[in-house]
Amino acid sequence: MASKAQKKAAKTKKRELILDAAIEVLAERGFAHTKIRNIAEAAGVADGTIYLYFKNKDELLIHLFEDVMSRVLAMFQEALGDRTRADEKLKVFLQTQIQMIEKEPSIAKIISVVLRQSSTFVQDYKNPLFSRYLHLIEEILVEGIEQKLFRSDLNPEVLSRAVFGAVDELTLAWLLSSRREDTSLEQSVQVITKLLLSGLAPQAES
Amino acid sequence: MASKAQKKAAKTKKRELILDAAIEVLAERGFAHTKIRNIAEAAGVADGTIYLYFKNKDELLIHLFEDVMSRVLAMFQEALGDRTRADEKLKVFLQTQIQMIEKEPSIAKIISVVLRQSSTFVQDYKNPLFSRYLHLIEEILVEGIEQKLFRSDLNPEVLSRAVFGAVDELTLAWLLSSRREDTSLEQSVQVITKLLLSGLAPQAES
DNA sequence: AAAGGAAGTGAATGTTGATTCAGTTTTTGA
DNA sequence: TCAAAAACTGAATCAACATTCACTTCCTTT
Repeated sequence: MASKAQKKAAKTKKRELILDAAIEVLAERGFAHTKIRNIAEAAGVADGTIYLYFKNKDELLIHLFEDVMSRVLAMFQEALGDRTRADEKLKVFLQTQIQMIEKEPSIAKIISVVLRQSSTFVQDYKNPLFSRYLHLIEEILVEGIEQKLFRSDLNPEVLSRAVFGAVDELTLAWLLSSRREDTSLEQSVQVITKLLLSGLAPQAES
Repeated sequence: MASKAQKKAAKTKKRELILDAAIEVLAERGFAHTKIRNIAEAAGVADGTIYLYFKNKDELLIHLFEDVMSRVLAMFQEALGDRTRADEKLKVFLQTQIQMIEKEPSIAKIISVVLRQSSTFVQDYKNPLFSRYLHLIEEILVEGIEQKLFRSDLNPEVLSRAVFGAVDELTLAWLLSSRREDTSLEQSVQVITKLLLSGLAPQAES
């Protein structure tokens, strides 16, 4: 006899099975070309089954985005965990970005290629976890200023956007390239790390 | 009697009328929600008329992207025109970005929100003018290195991506915000300019 | 001012794909 | 072991658009 907890677990399992399949399909085919049919096939279920777990396609996508973002957030939060120096944190953040891309390219692709369009597609939806991700960067910057490691004349909110944009664009370029040279990914992070660390360093003049 | 040239001009005119309408509609409603019907309405023509000027929706969009990019390219090239110092050029480039957003918000929106998705939507299409835009940034960086104004240990190709990403993300954030404070746009450019100029400055050590 | 052609129209057509639901299979609990 | 409930299935339905085309209007030329 299965307990209620086990039933729940089984149900959750299939739900996750569908979500995982959806992530792969979405990363593979892109937003516009992902049909419910494709997701069902990838998950090994019938089209109708999807509707037992999600009200409709939009709902599925919203859950998917939140799932993806929470995984990524967890990854970064864990990586940053015990560090205290903001410049260390910034480096770790950038390194973690590489690891994420390598370990979970589908997720990286969804964030860089698909997520930013979610508001355009799934009307009136703003991913709250995405804001937290952005905030993670901002916090590092604020800490750096408090620790006198970063210059204080650059608004951290604006800056965090810029950092995110730069990293995201490099990620995107790499994901859309043929992905041959593992080098370039490493190199990209090198470049942006150097740029940021010297750009953020407290200024002698001004 | 209208000359051939005039007929041609009239025809070109309507074509542009449709493209202009499409730009507005696209910026307004986003990619997924833009129907041929909407574009036709905005242009004040019948649905069928669109097909007298464009083979299909994809073709229309491709022409639209190229149109948009060439306008933007021209704007930047003109603005940069006579400058020679790379640091000057970088500043002008960033300033021009503001002007572009203010003068042509629809175009800015299309580049930031829509264009990056074009490869996902319009299968197998890579906007060649977009590469040129990216190249514009890269050239400034290369010149800066040659002029010993920028440090030489950062790969310009990678760097140009990062710069584009940062600027684009700030643009996007501003466009999607309620757009109240004209301040923040100015401020964003301030921040990124400072960051880049000190981040790119030749390093004493290393 | 009238014929012939060019341009434009928008209702009708066809396609694609999300969603539903009547029927089938599996699981549960006694 | 069996009946009721839950989960699943996939063909049928339905809606949303892109695209077409028979017909109308406008323009050009003589």
